[in-house]
Amino acid sequence: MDKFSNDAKVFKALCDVNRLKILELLREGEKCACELQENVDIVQSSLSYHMKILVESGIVESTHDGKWIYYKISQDGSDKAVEILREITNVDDKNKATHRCTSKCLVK
Amino acid sequence: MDKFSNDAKVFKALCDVNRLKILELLREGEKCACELQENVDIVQSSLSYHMKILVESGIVESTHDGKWIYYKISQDGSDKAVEILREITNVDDKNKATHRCTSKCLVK
DNA sequence: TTGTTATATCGAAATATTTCGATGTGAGAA
DNA sequence: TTCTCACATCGAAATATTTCGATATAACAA
Repeated sequence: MDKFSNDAKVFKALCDVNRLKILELLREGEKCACELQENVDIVQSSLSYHMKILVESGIVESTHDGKWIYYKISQDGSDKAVEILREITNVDDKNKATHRCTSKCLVK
Repeated sequence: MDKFSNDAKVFKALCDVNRLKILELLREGEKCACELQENVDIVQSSLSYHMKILVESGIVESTHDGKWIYYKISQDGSDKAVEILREITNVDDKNKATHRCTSKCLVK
């Protein structure tokens, strides 16, 4: 199952409404954590938790500047995510041999 | 938060290793549940649970044929998922006004 | 009808994720 | 150094997801 763990990690970053809200904010441009904090309805430690997940997925990247951290959407990470999504949903036409069960499932 | 629920649903379908494994199997072409069952390490009721999530996300579609159900990757659903992913990670360049905090976070 | 097969649903347990408050760390200001 | 601010980490509670076994439903065969 480890083969899929990395893909799962990328999509896990995208399946929480708070993280989607954060991404929406970051679409406006780079923002510091405190600015995100203002616009999201969770406490500081929770925001920190979500930012870690977003950064580890590669979709968001961070820059440290003194005591602040600025976050922005990573073009590279986003492109990779799109690429993964395309890949995992891409039907390999060469192998498209559909079998049909008759009377009793043939597979068993 | 309801604005993001549908997007979250699509990505939720993709963040479980069993469902990713199932998608990989479906990339070979349409398959009946019993064939999927053979290749995945969960009991029947669990497979049924996962298939429901995949179908409800739109990424997989099902066809009923007598007592069998055939599943395949939905081209339309996959394209929509890719589109959503592009959209939520697309930085709006027009608004790209980055602000920097100085001395004390300006946002607060 | 009765039996068998394929799939769905339910309830409970196991597991994972999210949340918060408290506290830790590290940077810069005083 | 000491204080404050920004952010991270920890532990515990709350919540959500996943799993299984038991049972239900529906289709077809006998």
